Amino acid sequence: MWDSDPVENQFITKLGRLASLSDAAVSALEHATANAAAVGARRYLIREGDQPGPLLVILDGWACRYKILPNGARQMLAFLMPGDSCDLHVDLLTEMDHGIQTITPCTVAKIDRPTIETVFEQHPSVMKAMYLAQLIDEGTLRAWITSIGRRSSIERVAHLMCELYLRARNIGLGGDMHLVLPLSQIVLADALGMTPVHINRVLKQLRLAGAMTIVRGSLIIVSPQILVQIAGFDENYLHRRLQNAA
Amino acid sequence: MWDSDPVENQFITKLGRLASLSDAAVSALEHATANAAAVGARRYLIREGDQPGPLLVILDGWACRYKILPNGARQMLAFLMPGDSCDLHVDLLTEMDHGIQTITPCTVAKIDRPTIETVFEQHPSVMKAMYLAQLIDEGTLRAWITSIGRRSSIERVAHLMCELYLRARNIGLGGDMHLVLPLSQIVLADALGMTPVHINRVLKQLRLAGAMTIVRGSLIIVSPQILVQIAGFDENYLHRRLQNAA
DNA sequence: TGTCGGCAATTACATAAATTAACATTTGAT
DNA sequence: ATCAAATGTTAATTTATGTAATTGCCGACA
Repeated sequence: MWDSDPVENQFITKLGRLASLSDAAVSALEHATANAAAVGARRYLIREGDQPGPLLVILDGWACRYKILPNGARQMLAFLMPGDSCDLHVDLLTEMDHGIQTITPCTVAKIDRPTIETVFEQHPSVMKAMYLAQLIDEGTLRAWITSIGRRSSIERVAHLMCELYLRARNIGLGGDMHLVLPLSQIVLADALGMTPVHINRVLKQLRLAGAMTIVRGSLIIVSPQILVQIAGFDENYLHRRLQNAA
Repeated sequence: MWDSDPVENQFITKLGRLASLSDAAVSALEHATANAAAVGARRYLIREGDQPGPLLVILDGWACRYKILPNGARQMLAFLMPGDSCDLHVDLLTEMDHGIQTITPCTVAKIDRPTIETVFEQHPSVMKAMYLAQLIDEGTLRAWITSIGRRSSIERVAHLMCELYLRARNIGLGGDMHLVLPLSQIVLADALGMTPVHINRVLKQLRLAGAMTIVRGSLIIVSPQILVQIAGFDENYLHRRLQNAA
């Protein structure tokens, strides 16, 4: 009703948390992302066959990175939230049908290669921050492998919710034990390697267990203790995360 | 019986394929990896709690990166072959119990941070090659997520075998449709998110299908066509890989 | 040379999850 | 405000995979 502030650039905020940025670096980043455009929901940002050129920066909204298999099945590879960036790497030996799509309406900036590289050269702190961000993303990939490979379905769902809640909280999204979660059960299923029907059953279990519930697109954590315990979320890990967030 | 050549440095060979290295860069890398040590099978190279310091380079043998869950389950996160390197990144928000262990006896070099960074500064081509290697690894992580999340168990096993065969072939390991594969069924199970019993069933299926067989620690691809077809290995992807290998 | 331990192989049985199908609810377009 | 399409919910059934237990093999080693 009342947030007339100039919209915060979550990308710069995020990089600023990873490395200290000079004013010059900040304005270079502002300049590079100045061409941000509004994109509707369910739009392709990058599709198979696109040249691995520009860096995409999500300034607002949710997007996802996914892969489609020959049989038509889809596997989510990452959820992108405000501040996150991604590109279609060289992918020498990776997947073939692999793209990025918005989930909600988004604000997206595209930075072309030469611009990025210029910024990197002139502001090594930016490169360092991007490198750290990359390492963090890689850690998230490993966490997903672990979840899908070795956690039960209820643990998996609970664990993803913990992850998303912490990430959202980190960037100032959502509130206390509450988060707008624009992910349909179909999308969750494709992220966790399950069927939508089974996701539905598991969500019911989590509701009945008094851990969490999803109401009209919002995740409500009823009991963090119960949720964390079901997820097998490591206490230390959690503490570390919450400290970082603070 | 007869390979008395000085042992090839697979790390340098690999980087050389990713970026062209000057003689000076090569000798800097040779110097940095000169302290390589022999390590027995099943030894921990990095364990939880270790400082994220040096870069580990596998010059010979197989190793793996894995995570142990609170309930004791293990998930493999990567297989490391000669030429591969890895470090325990900052892992701001990743896993807690996460380590690296040899599978076979290995030759391993440790390069400490300052040395790496010096080499990077003096030879940007090395940094570029390492960056590309990192992107490739990330692609492999995504491929694993896809496999575990959305492929059937037989597809998953077949796909991993294709991946390992191509990687081995790329570095001159193994021969034509044949590869020494020092992975027990237990290890395979932990890589693919299955049980050893089920791996055994699937290997039998693959044998009966005339696709491949594992005999005394060696993978024998009986019919590449059948194996690739079961794996749902993309033809184009395969061609690209084989071109790169050549 | 014997025996011990790890691994592969196989079976019977238990269980989690997929599949299918029906129906309810929400959302979005007109 | 109405309708169509997408999404969520539930139950019945089938299938895939895990669990547990057993056997035999081979290699390390005393």
